[in-house]
Amino acid sequence: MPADDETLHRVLSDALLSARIAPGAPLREVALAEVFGVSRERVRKVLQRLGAERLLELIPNRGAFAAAPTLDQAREVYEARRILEGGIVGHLAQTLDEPTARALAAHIGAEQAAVAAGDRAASIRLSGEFHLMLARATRNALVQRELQHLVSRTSMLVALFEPARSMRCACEEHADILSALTAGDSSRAMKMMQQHLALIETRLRPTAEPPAADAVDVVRADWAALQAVRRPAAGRATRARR
Amino acid sequence: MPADDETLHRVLSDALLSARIAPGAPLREVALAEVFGVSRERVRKVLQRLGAERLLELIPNRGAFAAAPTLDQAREVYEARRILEGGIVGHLAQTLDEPTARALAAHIGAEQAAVAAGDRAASIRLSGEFHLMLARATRNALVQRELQHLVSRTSMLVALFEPARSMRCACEEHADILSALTAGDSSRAMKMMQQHLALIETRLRPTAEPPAADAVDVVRADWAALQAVRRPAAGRATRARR
DNA sequence: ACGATCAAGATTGTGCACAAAACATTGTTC
DNA sequence: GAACAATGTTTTGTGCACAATCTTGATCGT
Repeated sequence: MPADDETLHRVLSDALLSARIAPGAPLREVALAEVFGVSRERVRKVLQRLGAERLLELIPNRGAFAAAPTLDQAREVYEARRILEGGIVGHLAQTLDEPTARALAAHIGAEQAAVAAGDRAASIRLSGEFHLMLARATRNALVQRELQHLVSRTSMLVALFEPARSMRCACEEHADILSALTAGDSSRAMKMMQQHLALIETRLRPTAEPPAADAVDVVRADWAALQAVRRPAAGRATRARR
Repeated sequence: MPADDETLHRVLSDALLSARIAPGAPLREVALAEVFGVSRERVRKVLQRLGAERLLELIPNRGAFAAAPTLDQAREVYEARRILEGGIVGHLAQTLDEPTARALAAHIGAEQAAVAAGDRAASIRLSGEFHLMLARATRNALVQRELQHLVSRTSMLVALFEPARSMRCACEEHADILSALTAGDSSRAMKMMQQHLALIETRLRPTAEPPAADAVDVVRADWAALQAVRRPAAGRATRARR
């Protein structure tokens, strides 16, 4: 029934990234501690970590609050991605090998299939993974970690600032980028990547956030659900998600 | 006489970055705590932070050890810089404005002056700052922070893997990069930056680290010196550095 | 009625003591 | 003499209690 640090971090991280915890909502230490059935110091450590990842804003003597990025900060994240991913494709245009190119092509195929099947959730997930695959193709752990970080924040921004269900990345653009890479045309690859990300950025809209449920309640529900699926043998476990 | 978190972090960070603490040397919590005259929890928190910055390796139930990067890991840092800084100059070639270009030109002038005057220390410092200035020119806080981080690690690697006093960045190369930027030639700017960083990387050599003094002793000396200059009024303060 | 002041409650920050783990040393056995 | 087990020591990890700080609401004065 207790939870280790890693689980705790994942639960909170998920809730923040999907914006189910409203921006600016406070995350009280004692409340979270008793929800997870752990000591306060445990949650404290995790909160610090989430603060370092910029998912929370930590104010001394005030506490931890769900990050409330402004539209300008959102644009800054997208700009950072343009810069970093521009560098990535510029690098890959010179170093991409055959098997990796095949893997990327296969991934784009999967994206197209998902779109054709009308599976929106899969489409969005695969689109995000394409960018991470490019980072992985550099075989550079530092670059991978940094882009992973930026993509995480992007997904939070999408949840906050994209009005309704928006389209996934247009996978034709992914295909164009890959073709520039295999052609070794670094200049064109960079340009396409920048246009691609710029297009995604245009989907951001200022939105008045409506619901604002209590952060602790959200986390309690998530944690209960996760426990239910982890040991479904225990009698009448509340099966909150299917 | 006590020290706040920030000071503590800077002292340790400096000692690590200049490699005056030998790679692999353990940093004991209690020893550091009594050196700085603070509680163990305080140093503990700082140690965690330094671990997140990859300046220390934290092993559970074993403790904190000065990072001992391999040559391969060093090359990975340089590669990450090639990728990120490639993206930066690719971006700047399209967005650089007149006053910033002037500032960069002035900085290169200062570099040349330092070289002409034979001031090696200033030359090295200015060379590093040029790269940070480019990051700052993007006006993107995320990019700035990340490059700052990579440059820090680079300076540690230089201390570890550059056999003797190596040359600074050739400032003609900086000038070439700037000229490509002002010309708006992003492709050439990227290529020059990558060559520039690749050249620096070639200076890395495997070295057998010789001295290996105790980490705590080093930090104690640094801390004493810093205290001496901070309040030189207090009687016969040991003036360890001038 | 408005503002300042102060007190009470709530929340985060920190030192301390103990628990757990790893390491070193010594003693024992084959 | 070497491998191994046991024990004592050192070092890190964590829960708890108290201190410091902030928020809130009420009270008093003008």
